[in-house]
Amino acid sequence: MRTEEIAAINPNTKTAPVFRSRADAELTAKIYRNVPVLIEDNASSIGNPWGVSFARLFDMSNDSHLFQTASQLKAEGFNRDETDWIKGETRFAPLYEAKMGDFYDHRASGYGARGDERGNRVLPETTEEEHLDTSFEPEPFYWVAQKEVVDRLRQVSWNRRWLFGFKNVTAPTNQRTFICNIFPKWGVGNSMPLLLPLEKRAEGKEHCLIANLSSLPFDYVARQKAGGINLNYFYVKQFPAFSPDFYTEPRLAFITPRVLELTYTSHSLAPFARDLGHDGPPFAWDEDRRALLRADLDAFYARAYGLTRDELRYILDPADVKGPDYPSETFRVLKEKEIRQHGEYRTRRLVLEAWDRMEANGEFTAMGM
DNA sequence: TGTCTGTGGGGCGAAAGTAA
DNA sequence: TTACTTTCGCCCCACAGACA
Repeated sequence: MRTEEIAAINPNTKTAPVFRSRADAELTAKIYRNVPVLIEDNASSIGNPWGVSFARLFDMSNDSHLFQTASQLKAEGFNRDETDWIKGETRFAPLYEAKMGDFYDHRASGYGARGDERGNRVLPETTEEEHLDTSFEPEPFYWVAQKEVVDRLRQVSWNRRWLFGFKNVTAPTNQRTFICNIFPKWGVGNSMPLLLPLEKRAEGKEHCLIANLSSLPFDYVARQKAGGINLNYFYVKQFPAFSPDFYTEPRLAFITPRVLELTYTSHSLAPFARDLGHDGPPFAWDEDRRALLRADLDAFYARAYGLTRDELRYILDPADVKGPDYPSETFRVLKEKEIRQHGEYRTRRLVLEAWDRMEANGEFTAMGM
């Protein structure tokens, strides 16, 4: 790999990722020829067009004295008020944890079925019936004073009524590597750092950055580069992300309704929906439809990153292009899980179908892609 | 100059769930 | 019953700035 290619892939650290294969190295270099990194240090404001700032809102160890469990709050005379606990003027908000969310779903799992048992690691998943209930919210294990949440968010200059963060603990061999989601303005632990786009000129386009970071081609690059199990800031800064200028009117018209429908599935995210200009009720949870909407966005970003159809096929499954013995693997765990669940690698079929549809009906062309 | 505090990065060990 | 996968909880370390 040439010096300029390494400099484009990791302009801040000037380091080269360890690739599994030549195809991965070449494809990653190609993507970085087309797309800048999220944040280039030492390039003033030009290097950070979204004005992204990171924040660890609450540290699960250092701030643990601020957290209260449901039984502690109850014993202190607090009363439940929907997701919160209140006593007089004092209000405690949920303390969100990384493991409770998934792409476009802040209600993926919770402590509801576990009661007082904190346990750790994998939480019971939210059922389809719960997902269908637009008033259902995931149960946290801890709550934290809302005043503390408000103060800390003010310190990082975030004034929106929703938050966006990503899972800090991950691995290139997991089903997905960079997992992120929008969630209500609650407290959140350090395993889910907040990613805050603060740039005024990018206001109203933040959901596009979120769609970009939630896409499969983005994740392909993330897993080429992430070494350990902690997705530290220096990795995230150097992932390839389109700048706000990329999002023209036709592209916004494609992305906005999809992100809105995928995300706004319960009342707690009404503020996010309002920011996108939607005044209606939450969208009904529909597993099959969600898969289609996400496939559309994955195909959109594959095209945007400048991939050919064969390169997209490679990202979805190297064996499909290079044969079964090729040393690289991309989304093996995802593929195997879907084959167990659906009897087919559904994501691959849906993403390629979306690509072919948009190619044939002129949607790509209409968006200047 | 030394200590304290806060921020940020690295990684070991192991629990819970799932597959074989 | 055993092996494997996924995912933290927890602890360690480096460094910068404030302050005595």
